[in-house]
Amino acid sequence: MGAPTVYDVAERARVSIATVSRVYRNPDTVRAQTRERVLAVARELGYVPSGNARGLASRSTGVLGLCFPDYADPEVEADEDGSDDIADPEHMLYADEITRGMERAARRHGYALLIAASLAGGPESLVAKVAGRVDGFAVLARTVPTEDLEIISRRLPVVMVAGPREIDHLDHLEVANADGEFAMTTHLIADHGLRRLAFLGGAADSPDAEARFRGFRRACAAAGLPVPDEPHTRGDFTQADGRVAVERLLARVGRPPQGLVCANDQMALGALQALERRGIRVPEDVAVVGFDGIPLGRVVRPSLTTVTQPMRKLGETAVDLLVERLGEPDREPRSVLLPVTQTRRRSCGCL
Amino acid sequence: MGAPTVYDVAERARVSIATVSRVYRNPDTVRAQTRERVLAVARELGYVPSGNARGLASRSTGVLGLCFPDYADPEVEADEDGSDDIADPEHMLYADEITRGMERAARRHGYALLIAASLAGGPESLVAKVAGRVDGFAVLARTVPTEDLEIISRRLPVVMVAGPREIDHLDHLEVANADGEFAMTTHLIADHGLRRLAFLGGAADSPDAEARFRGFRRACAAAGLPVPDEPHTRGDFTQADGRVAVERLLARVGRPPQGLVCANDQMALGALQALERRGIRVPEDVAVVGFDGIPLGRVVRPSLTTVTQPMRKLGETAVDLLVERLGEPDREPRSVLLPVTQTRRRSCGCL
DNA sequence: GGCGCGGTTGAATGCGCTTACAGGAGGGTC
DNA sequence: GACCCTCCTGTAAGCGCATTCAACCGCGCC
Repeated sequence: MGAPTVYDVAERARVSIATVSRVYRNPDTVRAQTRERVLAVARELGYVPSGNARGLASRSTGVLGLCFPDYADPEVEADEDGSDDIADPEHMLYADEITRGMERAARRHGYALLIAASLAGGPESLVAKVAGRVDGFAVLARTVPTEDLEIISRRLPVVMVAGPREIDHLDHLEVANADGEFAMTTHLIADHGLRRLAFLGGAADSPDAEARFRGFRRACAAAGLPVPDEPHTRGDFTQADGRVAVERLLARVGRPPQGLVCANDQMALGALQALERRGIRVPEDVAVVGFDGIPLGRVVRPSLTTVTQPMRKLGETAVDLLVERLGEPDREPRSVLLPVTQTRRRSCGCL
Repeated sequence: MGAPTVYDVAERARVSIATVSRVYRNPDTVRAQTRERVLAVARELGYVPSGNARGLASRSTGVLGLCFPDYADPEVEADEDGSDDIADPEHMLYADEITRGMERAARRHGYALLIAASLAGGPESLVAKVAGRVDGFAVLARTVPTEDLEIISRRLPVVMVAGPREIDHLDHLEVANADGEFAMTTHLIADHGLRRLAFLGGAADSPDAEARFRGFRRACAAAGLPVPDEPHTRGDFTQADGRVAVERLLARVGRPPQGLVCANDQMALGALQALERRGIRVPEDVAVVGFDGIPLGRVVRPSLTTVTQPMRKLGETAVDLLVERLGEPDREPRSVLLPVTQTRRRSCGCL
């Protein structure tokens, strides 16, 4: 069952293949009558233009790509009520929101979106697969080896999302992690009068988490408080990790801090659970703040004060950058810093 | 800056293009020494095989597609605390979960995923775009005109997800909507002894919502209760709609029903809000149940009893069906019905 | 000394479409 | 009637790769 091609349509409509092509690409350069005839035959034959051939001939695909990390695949159902965890791990949520934003923006610009997570498998398989089929793509931090990116970005627009700027001719996009955490920490210090603060950090190799920690330190320094060299405790961004990290912290220190600044919301939720178990009241005994602005933060009790990061907008902006560059390949590389906003709720004492 | 091609690599490595191609497709048919030389040149030049050319020559793309409806694009940020809505509209969440499931499964099978939402735009633009670039794809119900599908499915594996089986040679996948709602309604009747039930329906053209309503009716009939011809009230799947629909219902009937069966979770959440505002207690005065199993249902108070539908599994199964059919094009069309599970929480009176 | 054989490589063709480029057909203009 | 334009359509040359077929190179073997 070979799919019908331009040749089949052309033959049956008694025109040349060029005309068939024009009917699809530049309909108004074809006489209306001819056009209708061709379209009728196409419908009759079930003709669908081959995207591959089109892309090959026209050197563009109408597809944008997104590579994201191979997040763990825990094979657990999210909704087991027996569990204490009330949401998926952050990175999945994160990738999801970015995907959504990109999909939306791509659609607006007339592009489709090809998504692929890095597979532990082949050497360059992921990038090769994506890079060969798109007009440009976005990579989430730590997804693709820098050297591969280096090579590919020489011939294809690439925007690095939420990662450090390792390659300087790449467009680059991230959120104001440090500034956001600085502002939030300052809020705890200045508005709530807290002085003994602890930071619940993320993975040491996460640029986001480290940037947030820097913001925290800067705020401490600005307020004349002690500036820690390392986060007081760490987790790997999951709720369970947050719980454990806080328990470790409480076990270690005599009395709990007055304020607990968490590198992300998931861990902050875990922190809330751990504190509740110990009978420590939030925000009366200790204020807790997160980072990300996941929807659950609004629903939990106490509701979570957090730095809301525009995840969806991140995806949209990535597409905008790609589209811009496609229109103007020699443009100077741009580096966009998306602002974050504070969402003050109960857990810091604001409500 | 034309991207380097096989020709460039071949020339520089002093081999023919056939050898370059073989290095990538069948590495072991090339002498190790030659292979290394080619790979080195490829790296040096920044060569990335063109997916288009590959696809054209080999008649397969390694990509699967997903078409979903053009859900509203409300341009509202989800996390506005001033709002009462605490989650995105159902269909977005739904499409998201399916995307996730498909992405995961596709990855396991070595495929990338091309996603596209139907755009109000061109006539066949969406399908043409996707269909021309993938080895097979899934469509969510009401996304693509049946006649287009009819045509395309003649030459490309297509699986219809969560929709009615309009085309009988298509693989087909849905969840047990009717059975699930039947069981849940029966739970209210038999286990909680409720007799005056109301159904909060969805859009009249939604196959899912209608199937659920059928399940509801069947349960009523089986229990000897009055069987309504139409849902007692309707909404369009959003939380706000659920609120409004319930308010309308309450305004119309003298006393509230004992049990309110909602066509989806979002509307059930809206119902909870409407009831709370009227001072009607859940589950003491009226039991409320939803359908879908969204994460929020666990967190709201009272927690929401619901029929949990395996959304992610839906996506995974769609991929499985596609892969199966790709391996065996002439296989009989399959129709898979995914089971749902009951999640009993507080809102029906179980906790 | 010819023969067959596995292991490698090259030449050539085609995948289905886009896109200059060229050409024919009408319809004005002077 | 020659000339020029505008419309429309056909011709032909690729786009970058996979793949078939044939060729070549030792080898061991009869």
